[in-house]
Amino acid sequence: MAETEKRGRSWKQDPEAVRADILAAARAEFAEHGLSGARVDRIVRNTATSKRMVFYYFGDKEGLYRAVLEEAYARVRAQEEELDLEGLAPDAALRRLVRFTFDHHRANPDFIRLVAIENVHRARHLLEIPSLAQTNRAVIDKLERICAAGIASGLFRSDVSALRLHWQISALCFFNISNRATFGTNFGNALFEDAAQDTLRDELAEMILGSVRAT
Amino acid sequence: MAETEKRGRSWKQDPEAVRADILAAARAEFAEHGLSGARVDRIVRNTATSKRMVFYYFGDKEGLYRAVLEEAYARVRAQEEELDLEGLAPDAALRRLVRFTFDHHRANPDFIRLVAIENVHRARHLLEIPSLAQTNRAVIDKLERICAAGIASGLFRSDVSALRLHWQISALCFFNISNRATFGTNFGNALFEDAAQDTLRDELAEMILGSVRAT
DNA sequence: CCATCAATGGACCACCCGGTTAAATCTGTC
DNA sequence: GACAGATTTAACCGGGTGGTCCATTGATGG
Repeated sequence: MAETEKRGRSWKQDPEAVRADILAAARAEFAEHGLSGARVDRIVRNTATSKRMVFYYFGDKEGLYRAVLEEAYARVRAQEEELDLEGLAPDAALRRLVRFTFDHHRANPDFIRLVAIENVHRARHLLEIPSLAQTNRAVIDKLERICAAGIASGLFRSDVSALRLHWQISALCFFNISNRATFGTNFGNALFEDAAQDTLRDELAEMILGSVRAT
Repeated sequence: MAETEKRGRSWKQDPEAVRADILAAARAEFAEHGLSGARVDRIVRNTATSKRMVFYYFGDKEGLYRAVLEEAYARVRAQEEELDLEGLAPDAALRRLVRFTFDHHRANPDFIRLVAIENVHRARHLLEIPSLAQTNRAVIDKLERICAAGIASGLFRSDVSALRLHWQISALCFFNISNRATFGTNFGNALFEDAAQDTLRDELAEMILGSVRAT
């Protein structure tokens, strides 16, 4: 939605563009300020449309927030789909998955912030969003295939768990973004320099690899 | 501050108790709803005092929030001081530290929530709190001593880093609480049952141990 | 026992903010 | 080309919220 002359009494109808315009501005606002900190007026100001439209298309502030959350998860799913692990050895596949997750989260801090914010709300709104089971299943499936192959080849311990593995990968990659501010303030920003992040990423991958490898 | 008959026209002066009363209610409110989601009126309602007192003692809402944050960190420091690692072998000390951190965060979800909230605010308010450098130094010092001893004894790799180790421990233990809601919603709550948490804790400790041990 | 100041309560206020109203303009269709 | 429904605008509103005023009561000390 560009600056398509919304001013004046004359305008063109374009529901899809207006919806997308609002959604984009809302994503930025909610990621920056949280649900209660976000201001509808501020969202509208970053839009080529009017306040009325927000409520016309999304019902209320919380509906808009839910839409933002849903779209954010959908985006992530789309990006994850592009990751191809077929044909890789189990350890190589796992390594690539960890690195991908690390880089992905680093490249999408707004998504991390939205999830952190939603956790403050005890995932109350996430619960009301269907279409997520599917998304989530995909990640676990990927890991389960890796685990099965790893165990079968004797490369991995026989008690590795896809769910726990996902938990570990998420924890490390998520924290790296979500807690950067307080960690940096408390302990300095050395670990967040570009070079240090690359090293960190590889170390984390090896740490996780080490925890699944058969002894 | 108990229900000391604040009603009526007669009352006793007790600044310390009033301050503490407000602070406790504020901690709960901020941890639950965040800075912008918190309501001063709601804080006061959970108090034996009046709204006027909040502003009398803390200036404004943000001042109160800062006080809560500062006190929360001070509490944590106090608890960490009780952890005694002297006399333990480096690996045993590290294992105890990891388990302690895991249990501690689990037992203090409000602190985790406050830190997560402060991260959403990009640690803006944390910056204005002195008295933190000291707190933080203590944790790193503990780890540095463990690392030095571990390297000296040949038990640890020679390139282990206290800061990075702290990062890893924090990431795993913090995520366990901070993201419980969304992780549970997305992937089920199996990992958060008491028994599973105990297993998880020990596995994390071993994972970290594994990552520092000399090959 | 009086003066002074700190501490306190309760009513009050101005503004911010999510949400609404009413009317105008667009667009597809017969 | 006129009708109907969808889309959009600008002005508006009422309650919630952070913050304040003023008067009153406790403590302190000379």
